[in-house]
Amino acid sequence: MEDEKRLAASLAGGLRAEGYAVDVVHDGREGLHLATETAYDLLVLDIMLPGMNGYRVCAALRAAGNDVPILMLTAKDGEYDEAEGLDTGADDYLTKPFSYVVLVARVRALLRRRGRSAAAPALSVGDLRVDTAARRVFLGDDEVALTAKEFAVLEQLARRAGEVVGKPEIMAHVWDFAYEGDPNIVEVYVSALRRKLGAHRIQTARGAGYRLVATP
Amino acid sequence: MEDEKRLAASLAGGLRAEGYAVDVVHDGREGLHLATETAYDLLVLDIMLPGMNGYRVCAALRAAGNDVPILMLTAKDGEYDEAEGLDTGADDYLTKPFSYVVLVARVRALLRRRGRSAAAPALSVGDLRVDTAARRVFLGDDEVALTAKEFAVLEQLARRAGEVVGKPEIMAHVWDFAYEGDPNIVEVYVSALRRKLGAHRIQTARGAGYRLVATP
DNA sequence: CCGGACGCTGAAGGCAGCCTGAAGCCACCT
DNA sequence: AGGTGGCTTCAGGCTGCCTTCAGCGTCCGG
Repeated sequence: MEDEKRLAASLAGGLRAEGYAVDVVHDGREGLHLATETAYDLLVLDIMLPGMNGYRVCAALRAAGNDVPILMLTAKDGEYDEAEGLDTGADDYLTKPFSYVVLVARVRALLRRRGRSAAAPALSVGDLRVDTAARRVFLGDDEVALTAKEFAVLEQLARRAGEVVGKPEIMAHVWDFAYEGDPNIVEVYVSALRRKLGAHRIQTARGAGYRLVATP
Repeated sequence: MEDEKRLAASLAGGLRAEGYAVDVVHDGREGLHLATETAYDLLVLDIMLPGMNGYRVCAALRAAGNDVPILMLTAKDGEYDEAEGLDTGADDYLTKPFSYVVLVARVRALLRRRGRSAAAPALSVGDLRVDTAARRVFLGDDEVALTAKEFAVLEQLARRAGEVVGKPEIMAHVWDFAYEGDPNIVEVYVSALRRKLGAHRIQTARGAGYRLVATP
């Protein structure tokens, strides 16, 4: 149990370093909840879970019509069969023990697969184009080089172009829903984005948040 | 009992820090009252309540056709069952003890779910348009720049266009339920709004409140 | 016609919220 | 080891919003 918590923390840390935003829960029922309420890009699901085991979480999600990609983690020593995982609707499985790089590779593969099948719609706001699948940003025909966090912040703004997105909301998505740090970090990244993209594209709504606009 | 008051105060403080406006009451009957009189975006309802327990409050609201999202807090140690909470019409439940971040995540999820299903209807009153998602206000085709408080006051008036909205009501929504300040503050903001939008749009109902109208 | 309550609005101080440059830290690469 | 680049924190400075206050106008009851 404590082993698994450490494993989860380590994976989460690694995936975050890779530029993904990660939420972690240690209870099947709670995970199911979060997964139904939130539009995740991918779930990594351990079979052995308190509250509700991985199979049932997976089955419940599929039964509810949720087609989020699911990567299942199974223990090597029988009792549960790998195939069973796939039967319940998982997209891929991984047998413990596994190496970190293998996991990241599978995650990336699943995201890519999904990205293509769902035809990742590049977000466009005026002459700004944000290609979420390729993690690239274009201003007209010129590519703009962004860091992982810069990209993540911009992506959030672009997904809701024209709307005001609150600072806490940006923090929750880009960092972590449990992140406790100076909200100033958002300002820092907005500042960086304005420098790279042009100041007029991101408007400040004082006391409310930021807004990505097409025309100055 | 005192424990719960402290818990409530702490949650309220946290949610406020998150940018939400929060009202707190410690009595079921009183809560039901407030909930029927006020258009809340969300209720967090403890099961154990003096006056009237959470189930009954929830059931009463649903019976009255009120479909405000309800997040129910249940004690872990049986007697009451989680499922029962959902049966009475709650949208989600949370078992004590729970972490603060989990609560905020659920609150956010419920608000988002509601927000999407109901879309974001831009409020229109004559040639005045209040876009709550984008936090922008238009007079015909021209945008009017409003401050955070000005916008909040206008939003309250626009949500109940044509009706008289009392000064205490505006204060409770825009500021805080427990705000103790000069009610003159509302007059100040109404004055500012009239200057920016045209004096005829906001009528004064002496001794009662203000009314946002379409035609002079 | 008068008095009081209520409402309106301009002025001003204080400060919250935001911006940005700089520096420390860490991970990774050479 | 040294260098590089990204992430985060910190502090200084500034804008302009929020709130209070006071003086004046307006409405209504007596």
